[in-house]
Amino acid sequence: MSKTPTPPPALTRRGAATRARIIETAADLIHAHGAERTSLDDVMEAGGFSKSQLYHYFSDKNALVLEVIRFQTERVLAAQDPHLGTLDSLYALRRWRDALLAINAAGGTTGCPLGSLASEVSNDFETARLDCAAGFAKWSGLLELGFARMQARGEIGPSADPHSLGIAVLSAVQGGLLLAKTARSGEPLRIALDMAIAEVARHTTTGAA
Amino acid sequence: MSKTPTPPPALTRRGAATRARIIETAADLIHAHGAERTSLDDVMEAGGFSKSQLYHYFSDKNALVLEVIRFQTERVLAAQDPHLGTLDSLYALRRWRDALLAINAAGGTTGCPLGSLASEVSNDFETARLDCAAGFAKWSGLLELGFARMQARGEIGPSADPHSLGIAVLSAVQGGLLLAKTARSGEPLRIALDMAIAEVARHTTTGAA
DNA sequence: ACCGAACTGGACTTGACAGTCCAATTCCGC
DNA sequence: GCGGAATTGGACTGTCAAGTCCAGTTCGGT
Repeated sequence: MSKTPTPPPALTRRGAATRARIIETAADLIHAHGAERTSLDDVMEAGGFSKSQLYHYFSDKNALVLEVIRFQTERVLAAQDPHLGTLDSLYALRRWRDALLAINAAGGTTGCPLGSLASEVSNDFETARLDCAAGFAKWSGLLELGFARMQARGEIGPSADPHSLGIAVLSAVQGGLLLAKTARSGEPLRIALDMAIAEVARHTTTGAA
Repeated sequence: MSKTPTPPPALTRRGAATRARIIETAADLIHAHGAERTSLDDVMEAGGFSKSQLYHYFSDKNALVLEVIRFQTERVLAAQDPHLGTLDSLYALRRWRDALLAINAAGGTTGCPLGSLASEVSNDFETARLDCAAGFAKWSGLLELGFARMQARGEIGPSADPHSLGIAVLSAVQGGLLLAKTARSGEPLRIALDMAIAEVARHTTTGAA
């Protein structure tokens, strides 16, 4: 579908609530099954909406998928609060690690909601790829901010590149989550996160491991 | 589709060649578009087969997808030869890294053929998940073998765990490839691989970086 | 109280897609 | 050379799925 996603007209409170519920229902199903294997009928049945409601709020299925990407980006980042937003030390980084492992264990190793979507859409759905890339950039940007704070405080040496560290850590997260999803085991994420932390620790001025 | 994949009956040379071509054609399309967005008609048109040929060699689409997973596992590992199979030093690991970056650059950052499939199938297609997990295990097992050789030669210290290092390195690869695919940039893979190498280097007995 | 816009229900259309089936062709073993 | 199994061609069926359309209901502003 090639319609540009129309900015929604002014919604009533009731309309906004319905739209939000559609997005959340779709997000859950798409995370479990993938966008292609989630039909609009599935979303209708799971959330109790009608077809007219779907097409009242979204021009087509792709428009809904784009909203799901934005929603999952916010939800995935929010789930890492307050750890991600206040990252400023190796100690805080370890707290963030522990929180991620707990989230993954509680969620049943079904993979990263944003990462799985990014993998699925990036070769064929350009607007979706850009939105996923923006989501990853936001995520690694928050990590970068934390590493920059650590550098400003002198915990990380001046030669370290907070941008690269942010990308390295996010790579470890995504790879660990993918292997965890495939193996149905928390081990890969734990190992990947420990590598990521060791990478950051390598740049600390005390060389603490 | 719930039919168990029937082991193929004895094939003539011609039949075996056709079957292999179907698998390779399907593998290329599935890598570009994903399994769900690749129809059997797409495979037929791309490879010049008929529907009867597809169903002569494969009980259903899922059986074909399983063969594609096995094919991609072998092809992805073979593409890293000789580097992956002869890994026995930090120097060799760096040669492997360079080869992976070159492969990714040449392939156009379309993601890992095995990783993308693993992400797509792992929540809903159990046999496929197991085959992808086996593929990842084979890959990390080869890395582990290399790290075990390095440990046996004394290049890596006795407290290092080659198994964990194998998983850590593969996590970096998969995460780097996913971010590279999403960003359409080689940077994330390069950064992720350098983190992985630093992680292995951290365990070397000379502490060389 | 009424009107109109927003919201909701659900029947329907069209095309895609996996899979089935009938039949023709090819080729290898005897 | 022939027979039969393997291979190939392609029409067809049934179901799924995105999207359209008509109409009823709700609710807020006037």
